[in-house]
Amino acid sequence: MLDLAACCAPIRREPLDPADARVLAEAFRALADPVRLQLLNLIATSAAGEVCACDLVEPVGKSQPTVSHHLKVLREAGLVEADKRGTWVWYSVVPHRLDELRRVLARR
Amino acid sequence: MLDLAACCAPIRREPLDPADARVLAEAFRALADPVRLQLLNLIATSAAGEVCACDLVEPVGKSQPTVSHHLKVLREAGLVEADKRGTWVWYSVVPHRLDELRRVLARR
DNA sequence: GATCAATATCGACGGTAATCGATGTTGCTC
DNA sequence: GAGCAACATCGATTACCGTCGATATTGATC
Repeated sequence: MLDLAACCAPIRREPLDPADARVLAEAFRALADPVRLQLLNLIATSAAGEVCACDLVEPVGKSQPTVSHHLKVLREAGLVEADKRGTWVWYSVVPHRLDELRRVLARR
Repeated sequence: MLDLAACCAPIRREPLDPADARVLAEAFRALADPVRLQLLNLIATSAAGEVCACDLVEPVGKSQPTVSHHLKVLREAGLVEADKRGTWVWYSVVPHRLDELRRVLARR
């Protein structure tokens, strides 16, 4: 799992070495797809704070394997968490991960 | 040029329609490459607030065409501006573009 | 334990992006 | 205007990514 807290000061404030640039790019790459942004949005704006994966396929208009793939990318980027309860998997956002990305973009 | 201000409320706060998701994803895609993050960092942290393109090739360790390509991507994403002065081109960041991306990631 | 439903994984295909050498373009200088 | 330097574009190559059908896995139910 990529660790942003241990990595990157705001890029408008301090020098960024190549290794940290790779970690950061990997994090932003998770946000660089419209389907993943929609999934993240659906999960983040849900009233319960979590959404069953079964309710994420139809809204984004992609196949079940494709949605599963994108959820995996979001998971590996640390942006969402999966909680398996019986047959269903419930997804929720990891707020501090998005906060860390905000921090990296802060003004100098 | 993609327009974030006219597009996207914070994705943790309001629903995100597919068209806006595409615009947003395009913006984040510009940040999803280590070379571009390094270039953005070099420009943003420069004392003068702008950097000659000629001083951006060596630090990132890529060929001149590759650097030129990445600068174009950053330009088309609205994250940097280019100012041609004689033989040289000076690059500076567009602060409000990065601020808009921060806003999109804000908490609900 | 056989069946069914929800997810994940696999394999393959098509598109896109990163990279670089070669070449084009622009502007300076003598 | 010839030569040179900075930068952009082109063409080709390679690698990666999104997508989906098919299949495997897991867990619930009867």
